[in-house]
Amino acid sequence: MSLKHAILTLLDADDSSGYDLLKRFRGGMGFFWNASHQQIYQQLKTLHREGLVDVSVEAQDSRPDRKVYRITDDGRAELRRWLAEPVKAGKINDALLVKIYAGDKLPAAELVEELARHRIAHEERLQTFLALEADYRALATAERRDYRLPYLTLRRGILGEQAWLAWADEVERALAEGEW
Amino acid sequence: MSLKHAILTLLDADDSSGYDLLKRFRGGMGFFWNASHQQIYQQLKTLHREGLVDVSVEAQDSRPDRKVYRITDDGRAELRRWLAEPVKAGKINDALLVKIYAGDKLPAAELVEELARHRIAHEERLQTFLALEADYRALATAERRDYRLPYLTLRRGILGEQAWLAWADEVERALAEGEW
DNA sequence: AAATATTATGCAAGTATTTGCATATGGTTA
DNA sequence: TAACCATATGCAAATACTTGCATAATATTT
Repeated sequence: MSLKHAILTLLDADDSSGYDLLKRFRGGMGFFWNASHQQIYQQLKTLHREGLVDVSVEAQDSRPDRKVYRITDDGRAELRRWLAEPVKAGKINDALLVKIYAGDKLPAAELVEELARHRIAHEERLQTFLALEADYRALATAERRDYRLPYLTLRRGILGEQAWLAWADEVERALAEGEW
Repeated sequence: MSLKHAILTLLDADDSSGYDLLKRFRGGMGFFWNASHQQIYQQLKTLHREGLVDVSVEAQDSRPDRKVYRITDDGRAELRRWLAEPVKAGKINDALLVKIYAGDKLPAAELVEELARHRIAHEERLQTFLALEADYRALATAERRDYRLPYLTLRRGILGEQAWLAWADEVERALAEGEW
């Protein structure tokens, strides 16, 4: 399980509240790690119990208090331990493909619609990623170096979305030509 | 959750034991849905309790008995209901990318090794998929039609793996050039 | 002859994730 | 002015998934 390590990675860069983490996941890490707010809050509680993070409450008037988490030395040690260990290949479970596989039980038009819905989401994601890439390219050389590795993960997002869209083109063509 | 529907899809095509399903998942569905044997057996038990599948025991001498599952009318109805409903976008959780994101805490050589390990797995998968594609293309036109939709899911696997490998090339080049 | 792989199924316990609910304030939109 | 969105956190219950163990026979490899 690596939600734990994804959180430790983010906390190692900056102290954050659960809500901050939620936003950071949606932003720069959202294209390769996703977690709901419930998951994040639960995980933070566990990390605190294990002594991998410290917490301090920041009172705010006119807003609920924030609980700001900071990685501990034990947390940093755990992160390094995990980083040194081989990552096992993530398994793919893609419900859309199950649907297409079984799609002969469905009117072709419905498959086309479903695909179109997903296409919109993927196109939006790609645009977001390309905008992030443009931001990166606009950085000065020295600053770019700091984001070299995150940028490589962004490239995965970009190439992945482009491949998805190329595939969707193929599928649309096949469904259009085909009375089956 | 769609392990349920992946299983119903496979059973709708052919009656199977849990072990058969395991093999079928590893084969033609393995590039988009994965499940362990424990998961499959547990799910079959649940599906049976819900009346979506029937079961009959086939005695075999010199081998353990097989429990062969068959989809029921209720099971087919549930499958159709699920197919008609929009699929929500699958979320991506890629631990390798977490590692690369945090990779500045690690010697570059270790990242390169990790990537090389994953590359081998992805190359093998691509070869498997290309072999399946060759099989498909060798079919007569009439037969090909039966596998049109599964073939489209195979294309997703192929384009996905090719994109992964293209990305890995980029990463290797970046890590090689870069003292960071 | 021994070790390993394949066929075939399952339980039990632990961990992870989802779903639904709950609370409270302030700002924006209709 | 009502509805909704953003901020901010959380519990409880249900579902899903992983890990470790267990059994038992045959076939293949070393």
